[in-house]
Amino acid sequence: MPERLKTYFGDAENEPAQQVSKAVPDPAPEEAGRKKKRSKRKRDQPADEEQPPRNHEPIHKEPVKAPSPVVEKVVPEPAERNGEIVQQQTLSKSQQKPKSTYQSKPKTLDSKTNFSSLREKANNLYEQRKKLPIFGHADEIRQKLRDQDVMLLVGETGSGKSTQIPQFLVNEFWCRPTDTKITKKDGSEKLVKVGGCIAITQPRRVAAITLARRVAEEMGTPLGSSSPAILRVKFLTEGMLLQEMLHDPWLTKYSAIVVDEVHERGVNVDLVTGFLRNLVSGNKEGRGGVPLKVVVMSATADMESLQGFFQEGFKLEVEEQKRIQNGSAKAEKEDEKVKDISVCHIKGRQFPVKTIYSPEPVHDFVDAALKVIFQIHYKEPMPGDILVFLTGQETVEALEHLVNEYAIGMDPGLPKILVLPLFAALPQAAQQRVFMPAPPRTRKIVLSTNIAETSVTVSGVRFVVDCGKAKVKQFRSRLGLDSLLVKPISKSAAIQRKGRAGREAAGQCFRLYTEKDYLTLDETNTPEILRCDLSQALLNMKARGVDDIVRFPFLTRPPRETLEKALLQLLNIQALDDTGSISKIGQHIAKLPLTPTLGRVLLAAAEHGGDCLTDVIDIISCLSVENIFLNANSEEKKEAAETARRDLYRREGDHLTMLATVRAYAAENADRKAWAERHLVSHRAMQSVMDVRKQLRTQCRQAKMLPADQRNDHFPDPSPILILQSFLGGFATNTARLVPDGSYRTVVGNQTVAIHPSSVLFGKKVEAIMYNEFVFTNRTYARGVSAVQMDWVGEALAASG
DNA sequence: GAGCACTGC
Repeated sequence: MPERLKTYFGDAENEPAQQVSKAVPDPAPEEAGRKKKRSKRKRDQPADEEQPPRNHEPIHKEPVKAPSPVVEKVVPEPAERNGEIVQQQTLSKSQQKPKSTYQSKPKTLDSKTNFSSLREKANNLYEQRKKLPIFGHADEIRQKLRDQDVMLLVGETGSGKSTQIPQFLVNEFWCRPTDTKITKKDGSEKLVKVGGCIAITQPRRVAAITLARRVAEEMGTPLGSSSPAILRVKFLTEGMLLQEMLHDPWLTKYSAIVVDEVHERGVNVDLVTGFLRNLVSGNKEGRGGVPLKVVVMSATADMESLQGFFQEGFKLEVEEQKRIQNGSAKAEKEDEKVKDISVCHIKGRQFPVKTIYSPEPVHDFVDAALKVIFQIHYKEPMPGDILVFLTGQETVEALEHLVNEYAIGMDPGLPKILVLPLFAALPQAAQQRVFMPAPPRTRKIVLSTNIAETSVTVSGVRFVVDCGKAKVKQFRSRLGLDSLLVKPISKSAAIQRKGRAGREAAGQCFRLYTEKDYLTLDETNTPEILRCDLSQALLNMKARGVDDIVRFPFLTRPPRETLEKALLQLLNIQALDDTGSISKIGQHIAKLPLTPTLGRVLLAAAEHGGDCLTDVIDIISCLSVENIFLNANSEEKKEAAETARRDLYRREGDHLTMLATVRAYAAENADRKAWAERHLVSHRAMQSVMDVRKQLRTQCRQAKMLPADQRNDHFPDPSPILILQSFLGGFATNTARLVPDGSYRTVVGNQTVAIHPSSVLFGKKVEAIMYNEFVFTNRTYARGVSAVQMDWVGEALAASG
């Protein structure tokens, strides 16, 4: 082992790694035993209280218009282990998107043989399900939810909660649709079906699809919109549930909502929990009094705040009841409920992972990681891949070069190493390499950003190296500035990273920080609602009839200043009127899958006619997905791409360059993928662009903003002035003017801002610029930049008041 | 001269 790489975590002499690995129990015999048992039991009939899956009869015999499909067979067959889904892969956004055209009528549905093969598969899976840690808790969980409407569940990784909970509940008596009288606003009564369906929300689309597929298999039903099961169990993202609530604020389709992975605390989950608290503790008038059951599930034990959160809701309700009924019997009964929001803990199924801390604080974690990687590789037996958590593409690539460099001088008798970078901006093919097993006598070393913490599971990993840091986006509302800074992770993130070493066998986690430092970390991640621009969240709430934002039950209340800033922003784009109520414009924007600002631009463009709107939709689609332009990692490639891209560049700036790119991509009918590669454009990003574009076009046609018969090949010359002026309709405050010293200063706030190097206007000097984003990394940058005239800016600012 | 991760009909 090279001298330089020795001793990061103590000398080889002092802490022989061989001993460490021997100290770890060998899981192999246990595994073998389990397998044997499984195959024996397969022949037996299940004896448990839980019935094996049957073909679920559709509840509604008459044809029912299926809800939008959530699932589609696009996910690679998940490798199953211990009855648990272990493979989550990043799919391109377009692959992830359910396409309603895909499975209008699966051919298999009429075939009896197919149903029986589905049943057979389900029966086999049932044996695995019974072994999940959660399975023995089924009755307890059912009983609790019969008694109360809210349950909290802590389920560690591998407990099986996401797949089993819906199946435990779906045949409960309270989960049947009930014919219910609902009093409408005008006083008339209507008979409607309430309930019957269970929704399970996930933070990510891939997870929703993977889980839906798995549960369909376990239940022995076909997957998708035509499956009878879709009427009962539905996996969707938090955002999709919010979108459904726009049309059905009382969630009348559902008997229960299961909120999964709440510990990740994205903005949407905070909104969902707030709305659900109002639904479970209010008078349920919109549901005709039919209760809604809510299960909130988390992988981390921090449940006290959630418990308090829902109890507070019931307490307020009881107070309200008491006030109205003056302490009647009903209110007393409700009082009991308050005391009784139970928390259910389910152990996970993980192999033990030994934690090894750095004895000294680490200054350069790339260098430290390099040493640890080789220490592991020299001392630990195969197999056992290494997963290294770093902060970003830059550190990933730096370490990649270093490891490859050192590997050249490695003892040739040692196993080979294969270094694989992993980050979201990586082209699809390169990402896929991470999932392939390493060749024989080769150790895989995956150098990853946060993407491997939650979104992607790499198999074969037994060693995790954790630098203890991550890049975090933080919105500073006062400056309207997003900063992307390297920050220490939380304890729960550190635990999550460590857990990645124990998915398949006992593992080790090397933390590139001291134990003392670990103890000073925050317990949990900062909820996103404290870190981001809230204008979209607020508009969502306003569109759902929440007039008093201050009284909305936030799981974590954002600072007043952030809320005020967001309200001001919505006022500026006329999404709210002077009284703070949502305007017609706001109603319209809330239905678009866009930030309020981009939504406003779309409406502004519509005033300039269909051609302008069509062009603006193309640009907005680019701005609302990840970066469409890739970066070459070699000079050679870069030059080739620059040449190929030249015909796409527009001197007006990035907005029109994006338009040219979308048009060229859309016009390419032969091989779009090859076109994208030639131009060093991300094919994956462009697929998402085309999806968003299609959605927006459809919505605009429905709103009569675009003619119904418009065709894709209708391409008149764009009008840059109208396009950029439309953008100023939303981005008037995202502008800067050139000052005599050659730098740019923001028109509002007079902040210095530099054009981002990725912009086509980088290094150029124009009278004024309009930008899509204002970000701080090493300095303040404007990203997504176009040249504008100061008098347009003045007009736009005056128009927005 | 530079790009944490997600999401939305």
